[in-house]
Amino acid sequence: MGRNKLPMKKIDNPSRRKITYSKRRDGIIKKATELSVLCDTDVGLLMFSPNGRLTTFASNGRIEDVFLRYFDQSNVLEAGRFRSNSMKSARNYKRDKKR
Amino acid sequence: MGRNKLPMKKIDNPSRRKITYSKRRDGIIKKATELSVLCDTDVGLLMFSPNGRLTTFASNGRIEDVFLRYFDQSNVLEAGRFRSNSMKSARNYKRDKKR
DNA sequence: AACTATTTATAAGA
DNA sequence: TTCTTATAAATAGTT
Repeated sequence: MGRNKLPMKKIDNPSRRKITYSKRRDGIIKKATELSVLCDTDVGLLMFSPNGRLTTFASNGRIEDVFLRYFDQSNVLEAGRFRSNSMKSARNYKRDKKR
Repeated sequence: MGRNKLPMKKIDNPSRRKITYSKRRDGIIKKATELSVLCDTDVGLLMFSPNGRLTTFASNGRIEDVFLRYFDQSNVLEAGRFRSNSMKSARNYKRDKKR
């Protein structure tokens, strides 16, 4: 897009990578907003910058609300507890994480 | 975009609304994929169709993994339990939900 | 499910 | 970093 096509691989130059991240982060938030308005739907979006900074978007306020609908629909949430393997693993996430 | 500008409000015609949802859902997934590749970042995306059908995207496999990073960074996850008000409310979500 | 006229997003440059 | 602009990409209406 723009003046040139970008090869679809990691942008090597860190400065250019951050600039592209900022532009595209804003672009995708705009797209998410439009999708939710035009189609009257819930949309949730989570992005971590090259520096590890988190940006969230939720069409209806809090990203947690979108999570709740996810947990509900995927039957992860049951009888007031998180039972899936992935959620069980959350208990050890801080201990195990490498970042 | 396309042949006309769409007014930025809910598309009244249900058939057109679903068509637009499908097209833009695919478009935003492409954007999310590109963002994650170009900038080497984690991206998670959740969308509910006008019919309530869920679509998820996660750049690194499972959407739950993106959640875990979210919980970690926002200090929601602590000592093996979900402690925020929003997560406490999950316990009553099925009972309370209106949909 | 494809096409295509247009609008929109954005890569470089200023 | 904010603005510009040439160009690539997304998509609304059509077929």
